[in-house]
Amino acid sequence: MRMERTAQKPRTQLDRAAWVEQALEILAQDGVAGLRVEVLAKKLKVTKGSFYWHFKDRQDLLEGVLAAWRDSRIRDIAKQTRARPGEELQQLYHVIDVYSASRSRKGMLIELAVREWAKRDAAVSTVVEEVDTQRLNFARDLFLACGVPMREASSRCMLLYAYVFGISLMNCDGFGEDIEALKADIADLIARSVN
Amino acid sequence: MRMERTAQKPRTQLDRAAWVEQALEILAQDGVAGLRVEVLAKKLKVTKGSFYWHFKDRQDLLEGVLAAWRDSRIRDIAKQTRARPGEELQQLYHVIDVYSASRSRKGMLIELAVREWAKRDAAVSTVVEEVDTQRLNFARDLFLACGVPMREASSRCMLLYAYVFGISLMNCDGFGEDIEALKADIADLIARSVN
DNA sequence: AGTGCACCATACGCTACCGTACGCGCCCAT
DNA sequence: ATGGGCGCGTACGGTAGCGTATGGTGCACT
Repeated sequence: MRMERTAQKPRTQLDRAAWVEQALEILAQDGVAGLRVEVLAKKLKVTKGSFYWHFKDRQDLLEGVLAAWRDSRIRDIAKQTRARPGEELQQLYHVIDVYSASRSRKGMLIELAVREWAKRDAAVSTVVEEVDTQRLNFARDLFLACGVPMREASSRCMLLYAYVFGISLMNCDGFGEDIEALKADIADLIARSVN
Repeated sequence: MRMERTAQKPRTQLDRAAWVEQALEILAQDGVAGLRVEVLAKKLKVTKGSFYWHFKDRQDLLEGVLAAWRDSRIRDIAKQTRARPGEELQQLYHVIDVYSASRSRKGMLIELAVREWAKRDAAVSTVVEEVDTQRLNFARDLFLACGVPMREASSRCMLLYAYVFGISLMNCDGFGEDIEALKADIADLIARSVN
């Protein structure tokens, strides 16, 4: 009988997931352009003969990477934006903090790499839009729970995500003395309702 | 005597500037990774034999492209953020509008490509930081002229630029019904003082 | 023990691209 | 008119990477 790869089977050899995992590492470092079959194989200490057993071609890998990213993001969104009643505002601050570039540096590098990738691949763009819509909807719900009216909640959550992505590709060092304090102020500008 | 290339000389043949100009086009389309010598030469309808006359190697081209981008940006910043007294707030809205992705699409694509490039090249990162500092300083002056106190002016101008860059790599379509209206609201959130 | 399959190595052809060597025409000054 | 340099074309060697073909090895199952 054919043994399906499941979680309970301890993998002694490489499977598709292991390849994708390492591929995400490379994606963070060098972007899609740096995601080469032979380079990836070398990182896993095997040859590309192995790669072409698990994947039809490079495109197959890219699709796997994209799908893995989407799934992990959607899982993460639900986790990050679920708040106990009454703690929604605090949760908004938490979201801003989580995406702060200094913290989960690798995650943000992947995020940027995928978005750059999306600029030149319509299929990727579709997935990014899907993820963005999810994120925006959840964040908007948090604003709504804080008593912010619908339209303002929409614009504020767009501002929130645009800010966290945008700030991560700026070099603000050399501007103010205390960037962290400025970022805290910005979080207030985004999250705090002003009525 | 050696004839220097100046503006008044109509260039019948290609010079360094023409190569850099076309290189920026490719940079917008395909990023740094897509900026290949032979591809660039083909776009200019010559062979790479010509390229290696004007440039030492590919790195030389990249440095030229980066320098050209920096110069054009710094020139542009001064133009975009100079306001007649009393019209500073209006000028802030104008800056947000100018960087709106739909308008100068090519300029934003270059902007993003350079920033992605900077993630993997320290020299590029330095130049980006230089440009960012310039932009932030000019924008902060506009806020200060509007009567916003120093610290808030700093955080607001950081928010402004992080937003315009961030929004340009999101896919917001499929979120709200009227994205443009939301963007207008966001511009208010960023620019309008709330005292 | 032996068979079959999952997994991987090796070897090959092909293309794209980099950089160099060198040749050739055209324009300018003498 | 003519030599020389500028601007470009042509040809070459070299490397990196993609995809294929095919051979080898260990493990499961009988």
